[in-house]
Amino acid sequence: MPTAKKPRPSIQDVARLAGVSLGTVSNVLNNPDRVRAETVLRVTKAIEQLGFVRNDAARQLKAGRSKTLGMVVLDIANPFFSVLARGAEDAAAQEGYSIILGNSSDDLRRESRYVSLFDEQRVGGIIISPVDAATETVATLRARGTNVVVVDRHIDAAIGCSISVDDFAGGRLAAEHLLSLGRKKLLFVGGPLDFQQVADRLAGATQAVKTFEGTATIEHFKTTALSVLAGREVGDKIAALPKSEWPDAIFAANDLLAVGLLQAFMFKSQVQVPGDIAVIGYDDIAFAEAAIVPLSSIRQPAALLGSTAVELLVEEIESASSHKHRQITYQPELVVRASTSN
Amino acid sequence: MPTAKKPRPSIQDVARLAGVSLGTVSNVLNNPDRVRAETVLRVTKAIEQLGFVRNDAARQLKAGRSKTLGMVVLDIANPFFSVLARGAEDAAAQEGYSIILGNSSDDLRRESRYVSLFDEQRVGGIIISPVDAATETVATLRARGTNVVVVDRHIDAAIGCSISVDDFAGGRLAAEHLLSLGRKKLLFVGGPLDFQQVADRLAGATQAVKTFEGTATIEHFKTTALSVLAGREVGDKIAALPKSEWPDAIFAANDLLAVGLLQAFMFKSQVQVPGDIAVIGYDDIAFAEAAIVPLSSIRQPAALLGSTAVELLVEEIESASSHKHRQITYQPELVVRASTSN
DNA sequence: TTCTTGTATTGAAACGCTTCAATTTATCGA
DNA sequence: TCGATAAATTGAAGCGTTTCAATACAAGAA
Repeated sequence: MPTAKKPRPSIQDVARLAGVSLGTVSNVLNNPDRVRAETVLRVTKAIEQLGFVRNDAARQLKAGRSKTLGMVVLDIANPFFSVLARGAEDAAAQEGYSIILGNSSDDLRRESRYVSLFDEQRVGGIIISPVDAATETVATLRARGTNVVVVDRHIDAAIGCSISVDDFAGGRLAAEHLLSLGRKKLLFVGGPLDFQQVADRLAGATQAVKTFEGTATIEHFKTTALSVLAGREVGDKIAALPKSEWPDAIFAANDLLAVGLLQAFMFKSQVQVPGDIAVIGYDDIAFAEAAIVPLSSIRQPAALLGSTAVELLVEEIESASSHKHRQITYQPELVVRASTSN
Repeated sequence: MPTAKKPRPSIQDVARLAGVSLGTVSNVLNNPDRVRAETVLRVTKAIEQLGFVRNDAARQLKAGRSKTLGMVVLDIANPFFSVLARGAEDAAAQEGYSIILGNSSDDLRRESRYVSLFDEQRVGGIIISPVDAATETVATLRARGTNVVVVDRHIDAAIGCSISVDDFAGGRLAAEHLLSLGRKKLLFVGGPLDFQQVADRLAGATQAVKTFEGTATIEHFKTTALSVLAGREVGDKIAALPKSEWPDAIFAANDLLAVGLLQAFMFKSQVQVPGDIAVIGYDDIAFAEAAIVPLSSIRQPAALLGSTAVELLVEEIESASSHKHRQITYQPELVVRASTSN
């Protein structure tokens, strides 16, 4: 159990030292224009002398509002999400808000925990990059009066705001690009399919293959994670197959998987990329370009996703009566590099 | 200005609906063993029915403690820090705490802002990966009664706890490795030197060169940031020099710089790595191995830094009277890959 | 039935701050 | 100097919850 600490100076201590009322100290903190300069000085000196830091719990309890936004991301170690968080934070600072981050690590329990923590803290609003379908979470939060925006996943605009990228189009783009190289035997690497993003990317790629005027196939190699390690494992398995069974192109559900595949192929086996197998990832994280084989990728505008989420959330907070929920979808972009060149 | 929202149900509403006192609802939330099962059920139903979420500001104001820890990192988009944050978070969860993250983006003002925000929120404690010398910040926080641990930088144990890696040793290791390859014309790329980590890495490398039994030199190319972009810019400048002026080895202050250098050399010029110039980075981020030339690096145990910081902080919080400040320093490790092979 | 003891519940007080109507002070014009 | 007005300050009330001493209730023993 935490041991007792000496009590911190309160606004009352400041008032006493400065010889003014509680209300005047509060005015110095919140409405200094209403206070004579001489009084401001006196109070400010008392604050410094005492090392007073106001208690936000008390402020918030009385004032009933917060300039802090909570954000829950799936995996802070994935550059896609850290760039997204950076974008959000810069936009929040512009609007006079601060973002505090929680990391769910793809774990529904942790996500739930952060969502509850932020709700108890009565943050101004919550931005969620959800582990799974967020419909129920969002509906519950909104019913409770909590502002919420979903990012990197679309939900019905009747329920709440969301910002995402058209992953179906992204998957199609990736597959079309591979087909345009003359590749016929495509493999999609990614999972779990509970992740709507993954399912959409696969669906888009599958459609491209189906509508391709020529013969081509696409298989699916499921993974339990979207990590470098998972990619490496898949790469090892593929490399261990007879060459005649290799795919001639791999569409990885994200860049981390693709990087892992590259590692397995280039370091531990004789698979040539793109000679034997072309590889394309998804996200276009900062390190895709500097990969051992510069990685082609489908670019998602991560920073823009983050900043747009903040803009929508702030609008919802500050203009609740006129705010209309929106589902914003950005288009992904093909970025071609060595891993899929001919 | 935020518009008024319908008031959220309070503990009083729950009490009224369940036909019990405020104190009983509080007991159901906090000490359910003190309440008859039948009463617990009644109250729990009322809570669900009303969608009650207690107000943490009120709880904290009265109870005076928090199970939340604040953490301020330098750059969430740098995998070193995101792995460090992940390590911290896992350790915190083990101890029954939650970590909320703030990102200073190498900006003193932002750091200060998050520190103040967390202090106002009366978090249990603050972990800081500081922008610059944290001595004053830590002393101020501790004088105010705020628990604090510094990570990735050492401060005097008389002031507070810190966890870091011996960057001087790391710098020496890197330079010794380069010298052992027969490289004679070393270049250190990194800055600003306000960053003690950078200064220590340079100092260690400089010492290795000085004590080398043979002729070798080390120059310093200052950068204003530790980013891929900054590394690219330096790489371009070096590549534009006459070949006779190229260094034969580069020690980059971190892996992001090294990745940028690799990009400039391999994509845009004729510099061969390691043939013309060997390149070693620092941090051993997850992508170092998958870089276009697998990058040698000095490994810092990022996750361990994070988890140790939490352990020290929790100890300081929960055992304040017996807690002794410590300065824990981990030893870095050389990881050799293709970028410095012979 | 009464008394004792253990269990369950109650409700007043207070955490630290903001807010705003009431009061005080200062300034200006007649 | 007096009256009116504007500026500055005051201080009571209350935000939502926890805490714990007081009270009520239940069960068992004499």
